[in-house]
Amino acid sequence: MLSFAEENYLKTIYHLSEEIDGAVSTNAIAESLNTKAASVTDMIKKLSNKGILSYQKYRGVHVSESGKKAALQVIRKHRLWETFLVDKLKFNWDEVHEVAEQLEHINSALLIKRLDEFLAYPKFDPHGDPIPDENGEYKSKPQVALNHVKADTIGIIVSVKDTSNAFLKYLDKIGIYLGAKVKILEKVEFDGSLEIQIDSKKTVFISKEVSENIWISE
Amino acid sequence: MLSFAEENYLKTIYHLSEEIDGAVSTNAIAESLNTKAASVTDMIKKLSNKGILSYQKYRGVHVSESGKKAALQVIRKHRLWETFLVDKLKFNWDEVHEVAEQLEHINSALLIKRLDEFLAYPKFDPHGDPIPDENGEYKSKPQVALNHVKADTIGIIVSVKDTSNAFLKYLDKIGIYLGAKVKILEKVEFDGSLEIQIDSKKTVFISKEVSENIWISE
DNA sequence: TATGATTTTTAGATATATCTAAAAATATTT
DNA sequence: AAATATTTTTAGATATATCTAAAAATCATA
Repeated sequence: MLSFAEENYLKTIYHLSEEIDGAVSTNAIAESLNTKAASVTDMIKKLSNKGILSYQKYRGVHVSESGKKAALQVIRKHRLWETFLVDKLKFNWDEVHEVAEQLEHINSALLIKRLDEFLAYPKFDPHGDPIPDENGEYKSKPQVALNHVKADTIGIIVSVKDTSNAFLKYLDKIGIYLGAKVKILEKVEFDGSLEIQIDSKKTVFISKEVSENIWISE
Repeated sequence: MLSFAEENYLKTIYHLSEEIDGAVSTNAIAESLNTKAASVTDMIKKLSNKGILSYQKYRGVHVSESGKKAALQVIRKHRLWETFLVDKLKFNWDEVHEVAEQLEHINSALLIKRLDEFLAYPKFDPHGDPIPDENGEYKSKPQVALNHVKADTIGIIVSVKDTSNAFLKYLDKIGIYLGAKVKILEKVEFDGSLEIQIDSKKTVFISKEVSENIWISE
């Protein structure tokens, strides 16, 4: 049984480990969780004593097999709750994150089983991310970031990597949403900014930073 | 902002204060929460410093006006979640309590507003207890315990006071559920036990202890 | 009403999760 | 490779929520 805090560390470390190949560093974890490196070291020791992480002093951590399983269950809960909030309670996608961060720690196998059933076994959450099943299995949509595709590419927005409120509000404002059809009209070479067309209608300019966070399926 | 532990103490103390007229004693709280008197004293001090309780050493506590308001909001959340679990997720009424104990501490005004809306503004939870509104207002069904009515009385079961799993399972087993129609067939004077008929069909015997926990609306 | 029983509080510990400041190890640069 | 910079860990504090054991206050009753 993991505590609230342990689950949060595990989930964050798991996400970080997906993004890089080697070990996850203490500082990266601290930054992700808005905490201090010393606190991270303490928690890392705890989780590695529980067999959730493998850890070598000064060398960062890897998530163990049992850790991955546990992390995927927390992610499963998070994404099922986000789906519930958007599909059933009519939340906007920029309103779900904080609430799901709390709900993901509710401990009841029956609750999650019934919630999954109630939602008709969704495979992707409102941000387009896959929902792992009870065994931690999931399939991803093949995705690519907007900054990695060339002009004239057409695709559907399937995922948004930055889920901060500020970013999601910005996307709402310029008319970008999950499932929208986008076409790259022009790619400005020197700064990587893009002119894109949404749903064959509206045309907007986005910076390279923004384009890195919008992923499409071609 | 109250912590998880503070909310649990407040809710318990509020419920105890409803049952008696005077101050709520340290020991009663400790027993209710399965904790020690020393721990209760510590928490009582904290809550009275926050203006949630009024407290005189060795004299027990009273819940302040702001405490009542806060307690009713926790109770509102608990009962809305129980309603959700039974109505939407098909939980049995003996399965909801532990999960609702966790869910009641989720902090999001929007979530509760939308959940209330989603459930079509229920006025009573699956155990027949009233659900306070955003202002803490509620109306009770006029209720009486089965041991206080005389033979031949007919009523609808509106509330069950003991919500332990063991008790609810027992009720399920003998065919008693919320909303069932009951008729008192016979009242045994010397031990207070009852013979009752459920839904004009099944006849069962219940002890006085059990009858004290089953409340009907005539 | 005094004395013993019970309840409540205090004092001091423990466990979790955090922090700051200093020390140790590793990485980078000249 | 030595000096410097950065990262990570350790040592020691703090805050919350709990506990046990002993002291203090209140209650019950002979």
